[in-house]
Amino acid sequence: MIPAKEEAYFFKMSKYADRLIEHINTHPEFIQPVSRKNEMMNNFLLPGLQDLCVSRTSFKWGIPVDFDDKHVVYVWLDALTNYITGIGYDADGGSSEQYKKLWPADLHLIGKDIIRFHTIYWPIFLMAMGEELPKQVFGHPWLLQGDGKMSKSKGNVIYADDLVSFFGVDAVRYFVLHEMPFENDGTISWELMIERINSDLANTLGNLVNRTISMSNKYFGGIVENKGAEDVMDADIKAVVSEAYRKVEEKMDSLRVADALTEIFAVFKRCNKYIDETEPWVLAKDDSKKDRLATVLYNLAEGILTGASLLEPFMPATAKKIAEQFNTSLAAFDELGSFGHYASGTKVVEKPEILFARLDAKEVVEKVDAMFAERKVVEDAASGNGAAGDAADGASAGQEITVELKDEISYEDFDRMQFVVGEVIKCEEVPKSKKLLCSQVKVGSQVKQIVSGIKQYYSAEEMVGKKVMVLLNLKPAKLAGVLSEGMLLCAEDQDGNLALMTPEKEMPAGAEIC
RNA sequence: GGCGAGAUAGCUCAGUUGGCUAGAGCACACGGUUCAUACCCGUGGUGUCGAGGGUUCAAAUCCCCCUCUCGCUACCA
Repeated sequence: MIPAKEEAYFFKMSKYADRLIEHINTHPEFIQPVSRKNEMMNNFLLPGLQDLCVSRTSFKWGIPVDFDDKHVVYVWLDALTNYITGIGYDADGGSSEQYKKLWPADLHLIGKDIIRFHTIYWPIFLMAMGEELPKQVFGHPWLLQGDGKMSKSKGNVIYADDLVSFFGVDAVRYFVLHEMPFENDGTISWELMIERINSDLANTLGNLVNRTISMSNKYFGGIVENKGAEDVMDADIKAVVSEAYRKVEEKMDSLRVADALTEIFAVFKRCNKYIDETEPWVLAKDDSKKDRLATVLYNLAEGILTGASLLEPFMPATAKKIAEQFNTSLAAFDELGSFGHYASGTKVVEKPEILFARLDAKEVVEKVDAMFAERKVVEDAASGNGAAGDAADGASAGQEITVELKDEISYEDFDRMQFVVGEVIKCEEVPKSKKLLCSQVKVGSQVKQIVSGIKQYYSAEEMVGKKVMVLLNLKPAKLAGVLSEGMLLCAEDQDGNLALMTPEKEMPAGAEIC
């Protein structure tokens, strides 16, 4: 990281800060969840909003600034406006009908890491243009790996593609939506995934569909007919089924996606219980109860199809498969408030299809481990000395970093910087700092004190004895109150992982790097 | 360093403004059942509600302090 000076245009955020604070205060639903709102208020708005740098001169591939051709617009100003230009916004008053219809958006659904840009900068851009603000911005939490951190070097990163190839896309959708809490980060692991699939998808839902289709075939040759032989015990399941859509709607309106799914599965659970209450296999033994048996199976089919229709936005493929097994189509959401949509007399498929097979946790985990082990071999081969080349299609080798070229410098510019090999002879954590380590670095006959933000990647103990690359003649500065007389050089990848630069062969402390 | 959130059953988490023997799902155990994917239905807790103090008739809930986790932010030459 070399300090650079560059001319830039700034957007005068401060001019609109008071209006935004007012808007947030009068619209408590604007930023969700509330904890995010507090962060924005306490960290940015209330202490005094900084103006935002919106242009650059050091590269050309941005959007040209029309009144100053040295500059291009860079990042948030150009990116966020896509929300409205994409649907036909025209700054000169010729906005499309589509824009007038669709804007303001009901909701921006975004990851919590970009909440600041969507709840501060974007609303202020809109205010400056005189356009309406989106009605709500929800910064959703993340799914994190429970045991330890995900890291590429450990080879334990859970990729969506892997999950899909193991479990199928709908199971992954289910897990992600079900396990994602509203406010805090959720947990993901292979074991949790398998647990959810087995208990909810295979047992509760899959088995329910399977047993219902089986009974319809066994008792009525597949014909599901409502004979109207009702019983008082039917009232409850009918109420649960026809109330579900309203509950789901309510949960979704408040962005409680996981709770909405739970409501849908409450329908399936109620259906399973209904089978237990009515005991179809007992009814089947008594010819006089044939109509009752038919009605029970009809009620079940109706309940399942209502649940499946509600499930469609969450698990479209599964919902469709269920409808196909009942030889019908899914109902639209606003049709689901009443009971009895399934056409009486429909013939279901003869052989029920297993929707989700039960999984053996041990087997799956073994396969996963094997996959990771194999992948690591490929990666090691790709990154190992001299072994690169043909293994380039390994998992991580495909991740190209886009290098942003800085302005050309002369040899004289380069020569002004003095790089040397330094040896860390002592290192300790900087008190009251989360990221800083303070190293005493031997450079030839003298010792320099250098502070670096690498505590997350290196412990003070392991630093001692390392030979490192030092920028020696950098102007000393105070970091967290501690004097730093130079800089340790590191490589940094896109994920922010750091690696210290060390000489490839043994070199004495003080050796010049040129 | 600043601001904030959290610590509740083996696991993932609910617990409104303090008030009934502290809950759910999963897992586990037992019982029932057999249409079904060893499934479904029912029953079951010995939880020091992170530690310690305090307020109160009553605290998981309020106050103080401590420990630990996490988020945002600053710092990261």
